[in-house]
Amino acid sequence: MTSTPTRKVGARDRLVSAAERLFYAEGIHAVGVDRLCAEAEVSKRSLYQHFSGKDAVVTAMLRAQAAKSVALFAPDGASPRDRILAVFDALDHEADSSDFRGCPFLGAAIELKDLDHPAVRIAREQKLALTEYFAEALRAGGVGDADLLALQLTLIFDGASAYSVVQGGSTPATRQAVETLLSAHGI
Amino acid sequence: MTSTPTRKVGARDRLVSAAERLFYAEGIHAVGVDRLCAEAEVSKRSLYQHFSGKDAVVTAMLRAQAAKSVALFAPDGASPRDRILAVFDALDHEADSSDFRGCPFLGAAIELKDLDHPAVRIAREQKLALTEYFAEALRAGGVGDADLLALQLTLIFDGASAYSVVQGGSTPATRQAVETLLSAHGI
DNA sequence: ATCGTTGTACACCGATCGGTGTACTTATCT
DNA sequence: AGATAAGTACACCGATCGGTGTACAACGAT
Repeated sequence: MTSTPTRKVGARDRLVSAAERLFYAEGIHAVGVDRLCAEAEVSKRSLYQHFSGKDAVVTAMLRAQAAKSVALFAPDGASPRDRILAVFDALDHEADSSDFRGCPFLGAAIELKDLDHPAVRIAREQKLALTEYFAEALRAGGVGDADLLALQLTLIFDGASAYSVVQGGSTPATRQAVETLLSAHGI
Repeated sequence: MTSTPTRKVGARDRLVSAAERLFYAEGIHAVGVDRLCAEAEVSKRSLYQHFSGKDAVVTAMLRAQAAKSVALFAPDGASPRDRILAVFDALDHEADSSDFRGCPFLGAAIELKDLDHPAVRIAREQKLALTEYFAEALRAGGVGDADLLALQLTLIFDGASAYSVVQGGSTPATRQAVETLLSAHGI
């Protein structure tokens, strides 16, 4: 058996989980494969049987984060306006937790510094997905130029994430900015 | 002589310059002290005579960047509104250059992940300085709640910086968001 | 001319980096 | 029971990590 619907937690999954924790908390370059394997309770040899190298682990880890994040977006019942604000409320809440280190996709992209790196590609797609989530809600709310406003909201999202990394915690300015932008477009 | 007004470019300055280039382009953890010294054309021994360690070089490098950046803000003659927009125009212009890797202060803060690191402290002060620059212009423009709006502009600034790192290049959404926010506050 | 500063060259340190080779144990499926 | 896949233990590789010790050359100021 190579892969069944209900999968046992194997070495691969434990590696990805450990990678999510460690790379996010301490940085990709700051965590070596030995540390990673030890924390995942996986032999070093197993890592290289599942992945072609550290980069592949990084990519898999970001992919796993992306899969979880898209699910997080949508509290589907609410109004378009609330569906948008919910994202920022969630971000503010996370930003006030002590172990928040900013958006993991943005963090990885900044640390890797290579637009062509597969992990950065995932980060890019993830940001586009967030923008599309905003755009969809805006269209449902009857906003013209939904794409442009959605991009502006993404800017604020990443700005708020950056704020929490540099200053620590969240700021009411985030929600204020979002509400001003939404009001200005009649929603 | 330890320090005179007109200073010769010594080992220290060359190290800081090289650090600005390398750490920004490739990341702090990705550049070792050997590489740094080689690029600065400075012996490794000299580095440790001027700095207590790599961390101190990182801090000095961010401090140097900060000193240059504050000067960049102010095109003093213009109107409050234009003084604000000038910052975002400059950012957009930089973001379209191929070697732009985002705001160096944000980058360092994300990579170091420690609010107490001296370099991150500098980053924090730098962001506060930018916010204060915005606030001053807004006050001159007669805006109430200048501090809060200034913070919102800083969010957009960092969001736009993040955008360029993940997507490459700039986006018109930045300027649109700024203008919407300014208009909403009557400026 | 001499003296302290500033810098260089270079060998060296233990630790860690990403990655591999080999041999062994443990499961799972039939 | 036997075969096959999945995983472990551990030693090892060259390279690089941040940092140090020592000895020697170039310098500017008096």
